[in-house]
Amino acid sequence: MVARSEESRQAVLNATRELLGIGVEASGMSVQRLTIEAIAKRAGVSKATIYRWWPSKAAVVLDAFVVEYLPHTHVRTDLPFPEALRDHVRAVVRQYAGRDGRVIAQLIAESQYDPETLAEFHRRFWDDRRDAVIELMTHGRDEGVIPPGTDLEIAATLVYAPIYQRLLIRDGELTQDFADAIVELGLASLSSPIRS
Amino acid sequence: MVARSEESRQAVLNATRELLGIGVEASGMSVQRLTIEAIAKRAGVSKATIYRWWPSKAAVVLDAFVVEYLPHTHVRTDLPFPEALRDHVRAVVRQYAGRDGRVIAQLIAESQYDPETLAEFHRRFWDDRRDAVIELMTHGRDEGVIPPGTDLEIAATLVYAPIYQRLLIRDGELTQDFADAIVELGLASLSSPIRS
Amino acid sequence: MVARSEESRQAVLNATRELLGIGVEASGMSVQRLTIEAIAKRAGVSKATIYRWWPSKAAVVLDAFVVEYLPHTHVRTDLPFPEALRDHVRAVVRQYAGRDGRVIAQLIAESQYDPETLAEFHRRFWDDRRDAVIELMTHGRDEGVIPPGTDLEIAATLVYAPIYQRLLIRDGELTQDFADAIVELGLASLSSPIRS
Amino acid sequence: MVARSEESRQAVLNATRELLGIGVEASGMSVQRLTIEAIAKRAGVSKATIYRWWPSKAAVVLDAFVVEYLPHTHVRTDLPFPEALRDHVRAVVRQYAGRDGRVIAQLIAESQYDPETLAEFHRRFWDDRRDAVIELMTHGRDEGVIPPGTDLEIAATLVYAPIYQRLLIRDGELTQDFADAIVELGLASLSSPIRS
DNA sequence: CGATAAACGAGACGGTACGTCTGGTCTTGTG
DNA sequence: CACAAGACCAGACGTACCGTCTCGTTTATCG
Repeated sequence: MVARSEESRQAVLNATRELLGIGVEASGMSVQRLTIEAIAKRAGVSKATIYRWWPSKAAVVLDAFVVEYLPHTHVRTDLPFPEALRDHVRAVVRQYAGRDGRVIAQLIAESQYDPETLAEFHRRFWDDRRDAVIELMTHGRDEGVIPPGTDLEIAATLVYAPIYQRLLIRDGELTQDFADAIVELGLASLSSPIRS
Repeated sequence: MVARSEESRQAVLNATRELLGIGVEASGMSVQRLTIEAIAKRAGVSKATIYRWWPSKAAVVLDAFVVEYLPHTHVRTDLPFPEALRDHVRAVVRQYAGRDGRVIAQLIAESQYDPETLAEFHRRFWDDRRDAVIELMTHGRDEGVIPPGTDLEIAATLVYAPIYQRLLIRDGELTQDFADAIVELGLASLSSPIRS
Repeated sequence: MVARSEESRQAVLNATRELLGIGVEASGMSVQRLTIEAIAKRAGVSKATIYRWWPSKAAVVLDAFVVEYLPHTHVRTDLPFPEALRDHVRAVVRQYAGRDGRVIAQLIAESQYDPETLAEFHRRFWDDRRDAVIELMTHGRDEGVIPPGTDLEIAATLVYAPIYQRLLIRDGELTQDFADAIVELGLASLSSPIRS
Repeated sequence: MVARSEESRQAVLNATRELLGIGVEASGMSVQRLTIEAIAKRAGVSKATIYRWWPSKAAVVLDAFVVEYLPHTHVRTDLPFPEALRDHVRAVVRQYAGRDGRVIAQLIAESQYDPETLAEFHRRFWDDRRDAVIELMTHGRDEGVIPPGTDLEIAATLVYAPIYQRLLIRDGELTQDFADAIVELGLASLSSPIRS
């Protein structure tokens, strides 16, 4: 019983990040073009080692990118709700506008083809971030900006969905103006009296 | 000098639809697993013929699925705006909930990897549908439900983005209740006084 | 009803010679790599036209190279037999040592795969040349150098076979020294008394 | 680190021999029509495995046919030179008259197009056989049939070249009578006094 | 002298094989 | 006994030519 080699694990994750061009200005390749063989070669690791510890290419990328690299766009609690929301959405939009956004989009793309990847994506990426926004929304409710009784999950969707639409469908730029427009619209909507 | 064979074209598109399981109850395969070779074989057509007329697998699928099959979820003009909107959103959600939705999701996935596919997706799928919703919103403004001065493109996003989020991220079912919730929220938001 | 276009015929043969690099210092391509499509394109002629008039690629090359280009290594009748033979063999060896020899070798190669090509090769290349040598041998017999009763066909083989061995098996250079060695050996053999 | 699979190697060579119809009465296909794909399919082996270990189709055929099948037409040392030569030439002519001869001719044909194939052909087929004949000639010289000072390589050519001419140019049958005629002529030539 | 039939260029078409690439599994020997 | 190294089967990739087959468009006799 020889324990899993942490060295190998890191080599694989580093190689993956390097090939994807994460964290550097260089462009890197897409998740689709990234191959297990290329990762193994660059990591100086056997393909079998990768297959032993990760179920799919997407799982490696999730580990390398989301778990061990992607910064959380944290939610500030020291600001009033509207400002905190604006701050958060701006940060998310800024993050998604660059290389990181492309990789996230590609992970969502991979999720269309593999339920396991989708589940991992939810577990490792989505749930955390959704919870953070819902928590933020809770502050809004506590501050009285959002009426009590509002479904906070739908409220979160209201803010997030347009970002993901632009990220995936690319029918517009992910600019700071766009972030502000979303927030303004969302606040208007949420503070309006009619509610399901 | 020799005209393109319409027969071959149809054979390719039919084979593609059959392999994807479009329009039948059978499950079919994903766009990713679909291969040009399989299409060629089933269509009784040479691979070269497919490569001659379509630049990529995604282009074939777009032709076979979006252009020559996918029903437009038309917009009714005989109803008052709120009812027309509800009718439309329900229809879209119903369409996306089934096999058709999966294929659309997969086309968006393919678009993450190829700019040409993205452009074609916009041209053949997205622009039409966005325009239809914007037109619908125009009716809403004409009827006074939506305040003048509202950016109708953002208004359309408000309604559509949550649908695409559920389609792609699958963080919830595409049910009729969901459709209704979107519409209610959207109407509330749009009729609220604060506007960008 | 419409006569064959001599213009097209010449265009095909010219294109073939050009592609093979015949008659120029440039290297050109092998008969194997030469394609009907390339000939058609360069000749500005339809593929069908080539297929209409020639049964195979080898037939085109035979026409272009052997019939309409390759100089006959003529036999001199004004010299005594031994000198005429030496002169002839030297000329043949010189011819075969260059690009022309390679094409002949390739035509013989093609003949291994197609009986029709072999037959055409015999008809358009081999028989003539063999007859010329036999005629030369006849002079030798008339001059008394070769004993009467000698099988002149075998006598011709004796001289020619080593040349073709070097041409095809390339187990030695086709030099003038080699030509002289063949002739000397041949004369010795032919003038020896024992004969079948 | 993983050794080459001898099983796969044999499967490839067997499949090649079977497809060429070597060692059976069935006709088989020519080297030209033989494809790597067909070999792979029949051998139950991946195409990549073949490309990994052999540089070309001709190399596979050389291994399958020449190295691992073709019987050497051995040279008898228990007979006087003239009888040994006759015995050998008869055996070679008999071998070349059948299917084996066709494959040899096709390998020589392939050698016209690829220097590597030519080199392999020399290394795996030609050199051995030429050496055997030269050795035979050495016996002839030792026995006093061939005058000392004779160039034995040219002497070997004298005997072999007509065989290859008939094999490749097919200007006559490879019969036992032909074998005898060559030997008779060769002996006469070699025992004659004039020598280069 | 005008019709008509062949020859022609262009190139689409169904095929087939190419040589490469990647996926995912399995084997061998090393540390 | 986990690992690197890498061989292996499987099969899709996109390309190149094959030889056949329409298409119109010349073009050169013949009725």
